[in-house]
Amino acid sequence: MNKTDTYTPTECKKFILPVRDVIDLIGGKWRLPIIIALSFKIHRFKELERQIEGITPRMLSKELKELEINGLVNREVFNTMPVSVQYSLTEYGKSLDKVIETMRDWGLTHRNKIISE
Amino acid sequence: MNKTDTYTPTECKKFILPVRDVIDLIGGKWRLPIIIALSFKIHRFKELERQIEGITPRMLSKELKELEINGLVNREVFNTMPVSVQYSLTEYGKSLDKVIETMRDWGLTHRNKIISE
DNA sequence: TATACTACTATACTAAAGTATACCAGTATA
DNA sequence: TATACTGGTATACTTTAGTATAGTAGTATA
Repeated sequence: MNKTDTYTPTECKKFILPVRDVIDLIGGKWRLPIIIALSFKIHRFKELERQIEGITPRMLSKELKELEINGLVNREVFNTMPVSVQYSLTEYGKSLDKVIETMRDWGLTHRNKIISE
Repeated sequence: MNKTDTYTPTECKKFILPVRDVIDLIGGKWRLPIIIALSFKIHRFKELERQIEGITPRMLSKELKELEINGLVNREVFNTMPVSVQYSLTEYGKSLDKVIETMRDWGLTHRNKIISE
């Protein structure tokens, strides 16, 4: 926060909102595994279900929908037999990579710090 | 993720761990408000309680403890009457600033994108 | 003597997140 | 005919996160 800003609870909340947005988008147990899997390659529903160990179809479906609504994931249905549905990261979704990378860098340092203590 | 890495569920989990660490550290309803308040200035317990609207002493105490355990926050007790306890960000805690700033930048863009649609 | 201040803690509760299990339609294969 | 594949959904449950309310010790003030 710019230290010259007025420091009221309201200003604080306003400052925090966009940060909270990111946490809400990639937080939760399954969001990161889904985003990372899709950053590697396009996946079908069942592929994701197999790739992400422990996820139930209910959670996978729920989280994919949320990510689609927020414009991070693209869903495409193909008229094959049986039907196939492809999920991919949008360009916008890919733009999260640099945020995740920044978090990861700090997190790795944190892990090393905790271990070395 | 480096696209040349082997792409197994195990590798994915390993990749995600440090990112998850950061989310766990600053996630939850009250962590960011506390960290932001302390990034602005040193606070006493009651000051934080007043500054962060809606927080209960139980949550404040719980979250401060967690942040202290993780080395982000420093706790100092002073033998005044009545006793006063000062909470401040450690240098390490301050190093989170750049991560939060990166998240905030992306989040602001996200907000503008969502609004403009 | 009663009240207020500090920095909390204890107990019991509600709300949100995630899990388990079973099931659906439509088609292909054994 | 029975089973398996696809991409899901429905219902009920457990677990975790957060809330509400009251209370603590020790001192100072009215």
